[in-house]
Amino acid sequence: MKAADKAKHRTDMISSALRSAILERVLMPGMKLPEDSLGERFGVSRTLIRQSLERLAAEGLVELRRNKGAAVAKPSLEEARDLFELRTQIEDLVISRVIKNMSPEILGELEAHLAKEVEAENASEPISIRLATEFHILLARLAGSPVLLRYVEEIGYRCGLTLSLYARPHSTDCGIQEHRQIIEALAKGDEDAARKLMRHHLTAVADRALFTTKESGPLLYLDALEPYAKKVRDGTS
Amino acid sequence: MKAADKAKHRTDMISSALRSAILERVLMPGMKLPEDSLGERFGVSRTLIRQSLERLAAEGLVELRRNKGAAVAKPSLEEARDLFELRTQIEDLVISRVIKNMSPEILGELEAHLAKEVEAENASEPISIRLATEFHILLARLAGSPVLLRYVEEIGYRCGLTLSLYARPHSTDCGIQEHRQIIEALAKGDEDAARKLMRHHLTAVADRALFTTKESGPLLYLDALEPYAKKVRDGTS
DNA sequence: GTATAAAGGATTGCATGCAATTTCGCCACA
DNA sequence: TGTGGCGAAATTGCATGCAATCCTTTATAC
Repeated sequence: MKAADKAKHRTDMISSALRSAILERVLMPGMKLPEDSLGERFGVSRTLIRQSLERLAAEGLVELRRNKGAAVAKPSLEEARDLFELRTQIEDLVISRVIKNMSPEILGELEAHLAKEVEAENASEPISIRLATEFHILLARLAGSPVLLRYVEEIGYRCGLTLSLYARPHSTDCGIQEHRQIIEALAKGDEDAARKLMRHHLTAVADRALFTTKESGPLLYLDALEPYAKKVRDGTS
Repeated sequence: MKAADKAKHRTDMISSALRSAILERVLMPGMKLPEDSLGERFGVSRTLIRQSLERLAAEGLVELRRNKGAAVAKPSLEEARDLFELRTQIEDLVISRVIKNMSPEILGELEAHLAKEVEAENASEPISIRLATEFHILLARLAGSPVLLRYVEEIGYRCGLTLSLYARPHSTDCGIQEHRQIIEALAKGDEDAARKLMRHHLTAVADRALFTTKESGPLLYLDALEPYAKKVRDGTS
């Protein structure tokens, strides 16, 4: 047994790398993802790429059309609305569970995350987007249900993808402010306030995003993937 | 382009066959699912079996331990409780969406399904279990959200699997009765009643199931799979 | 000049082969 | 009888090859 017996395997690393690349808008919706090119970049055979793509397809980040290959998913406005609506309802469940579990440690975790968000406020946009998504995922983890966590992750990722299609570059500070208010309500144990704030937060995000119809031509090349692939090739998780 | 250009492909057929076999208790929790035995039975190579198993693993019906192969998932009591609790909350969302969409056609579909359940009341147990699950899935479809539908399907299947672990042979009539009451409340447009009935229905199912600790030795053989495999080999969907 | 058709190249679908890992049976030994 | 370890068989992890499908480009007819 090797030191630290690496828990994840190559398929996981590749899926994660691709997921990050999608969420950080390096791979834009509609881009084709040919197995060969990806395999070459990641230094593995098509087999593993295929597995990864199928996994991402199951999460809704990639579309897999038969005999026609994979492409970054390009959700329609209708799908996007469905997604955001469901998101508000699901995260409503998260809030009411988290509030039942509140404890000093949990509060600490939430505040630590908020601090990271504040710190990165002026960092690059992809990073602040990622941190904003991870705030919701952290909440879901604290809700204590593995299945619920998976759903929140999936919906969160897909919403992130959607935003890269429809949203204009977003200003993060309002988001951070809203996160802070939610944490405060949770700390006070005020469930109604927390739920209302979360609903408001999410509909705000959706509204900011979903009413700009931004049509984008389908970009095509993968060179920007290089840094993500390198990490996987080198095992530098 | 062939006549009727079959919409599903072999991987889908195999996953469906395995899923049915699991839900109909032909493959019991804990049973090993070796790739080449399955491949032989279904008349395909390990590649497709692998894909199918991974898909089922993503749904939580199969556990996939590294270098150790696949087995029908065997949820712990704790996971089971989590699942059932989430189920009641998610299906609560379903009800409030369906009631907003109610129309004569929808009512018709629900009643048609109920009729099927009544008709099969004395049929074999696997069939009545399947129909009971499909009632919930039908409701989810009528809710109009593809993502929500997927989640209800997944949770429903996993609950079905759980029941085959922990529940004693169940009497179906009470379930049918409860389904009927839910439909009536929906027909009347009484959202509160419908939600309350659904919550009651689901907690009843969970309670009937989750407090008998039935330990089962891990059964091992796949011969009972034969009819499912034959359908796939023959293309008889 | 447009439209249709055919050929060639690119890409996926699936099976198979080989190496690595695990599992199981067997035997030695306490 | 029970336990530890060793080797063979079974099983998975991954790469590669071939056939089938799709896409593009070129050529030909109208």
